[in-house]
Amino acid sequence: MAVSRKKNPVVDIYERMLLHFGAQHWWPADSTFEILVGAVLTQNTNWKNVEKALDNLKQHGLLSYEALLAMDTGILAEFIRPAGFFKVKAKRLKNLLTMIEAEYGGDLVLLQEDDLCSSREKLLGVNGIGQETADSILLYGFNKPAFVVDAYTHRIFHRHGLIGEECSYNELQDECTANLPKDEQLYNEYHALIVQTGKEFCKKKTPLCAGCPLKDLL
DNA sequence: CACCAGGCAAGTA
DNA sequence: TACTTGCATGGT
Repeated sequence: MAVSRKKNPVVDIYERMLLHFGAQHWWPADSTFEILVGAVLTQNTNWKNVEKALDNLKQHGLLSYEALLAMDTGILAEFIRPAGFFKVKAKRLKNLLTMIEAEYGGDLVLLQEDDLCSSREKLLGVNGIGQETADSILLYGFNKPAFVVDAYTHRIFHRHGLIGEECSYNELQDECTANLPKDEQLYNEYHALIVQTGKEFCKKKTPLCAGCPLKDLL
């Protein structure tokens, strides 16, 4: 057709980020279980601090379902101290393990093989697992097409006029998935690239985005 | 020194 | 329902 059609902005953002940064290949982890633990530990926390906590557990041979389930919550808190919020996070990890124990007989694979809706509901039922953490586990831990939305996604989309300030998690998630093919690998790269872009170009106090791959999006 | 990081839940009104 | 606060370390 003769009309020049604007590119879908949700797709456009992805292409620009990918061109600028390249594939991120998330989630950095040696096992599915490590991703579950990391997803809780990274709540409101810089990833570098999470790595220290994970290394603590690894070096003592304690980064396993059985070891953490058997460990006293107070002791666990000390191992994960570098990740911050260590007392609540120790409890949240315990809550997650307890749910897997009660609902799936301690078999992580059964949770993973449950359908997306059911496993998401089970995760959200755990005290300490919110939507972002649940979707991170589903997407990066279980390789399911659960689109992860975070504060950077909201900030970037809002600054480019794609959503309102008050746009909820679900609304933003729908806005993204409605404009993208339902592809787990695409969702994986999309969120990882958003985080990378946000860290470098979309801090709270940096409205000016010199060099940002999205700067002339409008 | 202040501010923020790959959030969530509980309390308040 | 819509804010506000607690959780807490470590990097910049």
